[in-house]
Amino acid sequence: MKTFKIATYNVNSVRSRLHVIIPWLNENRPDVLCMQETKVEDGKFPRTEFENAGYQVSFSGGKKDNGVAIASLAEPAELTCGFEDDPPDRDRLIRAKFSGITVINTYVPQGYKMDSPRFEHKLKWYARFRKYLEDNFSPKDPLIWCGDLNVAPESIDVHNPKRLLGHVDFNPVVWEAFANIKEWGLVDVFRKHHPGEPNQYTFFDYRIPGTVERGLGWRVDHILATPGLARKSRDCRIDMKPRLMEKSSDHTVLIAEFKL
DNA sequence: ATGGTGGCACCGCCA
Repeated sequence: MKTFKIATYNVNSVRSRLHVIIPWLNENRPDVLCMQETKVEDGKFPRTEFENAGYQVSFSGGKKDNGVAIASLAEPAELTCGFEDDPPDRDRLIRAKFSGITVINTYVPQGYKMDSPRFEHKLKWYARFRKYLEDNFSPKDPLIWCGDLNVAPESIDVHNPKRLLGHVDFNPVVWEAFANIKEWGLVDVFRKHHPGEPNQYTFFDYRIPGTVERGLGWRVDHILATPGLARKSRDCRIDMKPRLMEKSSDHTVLIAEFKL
């Protein structure tokens, strides 16, 4: 019996977060670490720092915004970037296969405001992702979708549902778009292990003073798995340590373990 | 309480 440990972390610039990421990898040794908002073009990605820690790293990013990467102990198979390996989506989706498990790491468009074209683009992105799953995979395949998905799916996933209702990450329209993807055949692995548990957040806005102490969080980072694989999950938890170490990073690390 | 700050690149935008 083999274990598979996977984590996801919105790093808000991989280069300025290396002093958090590399020690975290050395302490936790996940098989796979998915990163979002690397904010670096491929030619300048700090590959050597990962390799010195014993990790291979695959990345797809542009100059300034977005950017995704996967660090892994093993060699990635079937590596692709973007929906069709074409720009301009390359900096939000990266996919690879490890131990027979397809891992899709995404940074979903945030959407700015509900009445903006960027929110329309966000909705189209979710619809395109659903079609991407349909076209390329079966819910019977062992598959993980993880990353900063920019959606808090339920009231317990935000600290103040009344006030935050209508935010681009917390409204009926985005819930519907997200539910439509889950309906294809994905299980929220964190919720499986923490059903109905409130105050479990992966994001705390660093612009708000005392945001962690005051519990002003959101659960917008996720690890989802196809049902067969989800049955093999043994744990899924939020690691606050990287968030507490860092003033200028909002996100925690979400980590899941599977017994294959 | 409808703000705040930090990252990257550019002369502001994004979160």
